[in-house]
Amino acid sequence: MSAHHENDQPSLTKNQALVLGALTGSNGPLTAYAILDLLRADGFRAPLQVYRALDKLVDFGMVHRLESLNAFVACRHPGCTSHDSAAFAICEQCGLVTEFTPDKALDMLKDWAKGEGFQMAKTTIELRGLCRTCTAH
Amino acid sequence: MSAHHENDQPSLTKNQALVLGALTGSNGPLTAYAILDLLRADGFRAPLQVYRALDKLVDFGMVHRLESLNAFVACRHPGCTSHDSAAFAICEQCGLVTEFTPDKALDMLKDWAKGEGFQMAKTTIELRGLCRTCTAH
DNA sequence: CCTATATAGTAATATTATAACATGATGAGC
DNA sequence: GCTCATCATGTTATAATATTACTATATAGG
Repeated sequence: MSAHHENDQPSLTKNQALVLGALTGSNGPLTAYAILDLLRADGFRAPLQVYRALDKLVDFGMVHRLESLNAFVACRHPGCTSHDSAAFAICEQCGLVTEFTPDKALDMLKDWAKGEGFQMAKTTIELRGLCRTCTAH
Repeated sequence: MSAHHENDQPSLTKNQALVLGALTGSNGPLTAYAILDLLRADGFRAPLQVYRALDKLVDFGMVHRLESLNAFVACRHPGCTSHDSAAFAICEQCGLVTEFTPDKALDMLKDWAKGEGFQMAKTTIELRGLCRTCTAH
């Protein structure tokens, strides 16, 4: 297996590719156990197979964990380089998840961190509410 | 039991007061099961007693849930009126949790939401990294 | 008193995540 | 090609977090 370097597309193992495929094929976030069920036909038997692949995919920046849902989404952020600072808007009605990069908000948070002497490694930003469509209805 | 109105200090039930006491007496976040263990001496027997009290306390804005820790903290934010938009910096070394109100960052997120037609009900903002003390060491 | 609502107790179970240990594949250096 | 270190995998069991379902009790308002 070739090593992963920053800015490379890491080559994925079979399990990692299967898990990523499940996520990219889904139109929304999936829990680890939902992924497990999707991949039983491919030979998956145990949660750890999913969790281990997810750990790597998150490391690679190809998948994000949604903390407030205990679920995972493939990164839809084209050309995104700062995978540790994506933000998500989650519709509580229809489940739609929209990824975006809140650069300005991140700058404000960095300012706070600087003033506080806090060395920021990762941010979790998740908005809950109603998407445009569900608001209209 | 008197009703809770916005801007009131709601009167708490016995269980709610016990759970809040456990959290204010702690110098950091507690999980629901940690709270349960602390309150066994007071007669708590089951997780649901804790979860039900936590639900109410979070409703009241007196307790926050830290999504990335599956844990809870008493609100330390004096005079805070926007309990749905607190932010937290979590030190991954020592566990210190610092609550703050990221007004500017929230404005940026509100701008994004407005442009997107997303009706924001609640935000989760959690920073992970190293606190000042741990950075120094 | 009657009833609607909120709170509470308890047992069982569902959901999410990890520990522990054995096995197999791969690549670097010799 | 062999050896070793490393990483990925498979499997079982278990831990940690959260909810469902059902019952009972209290209380405020009519």
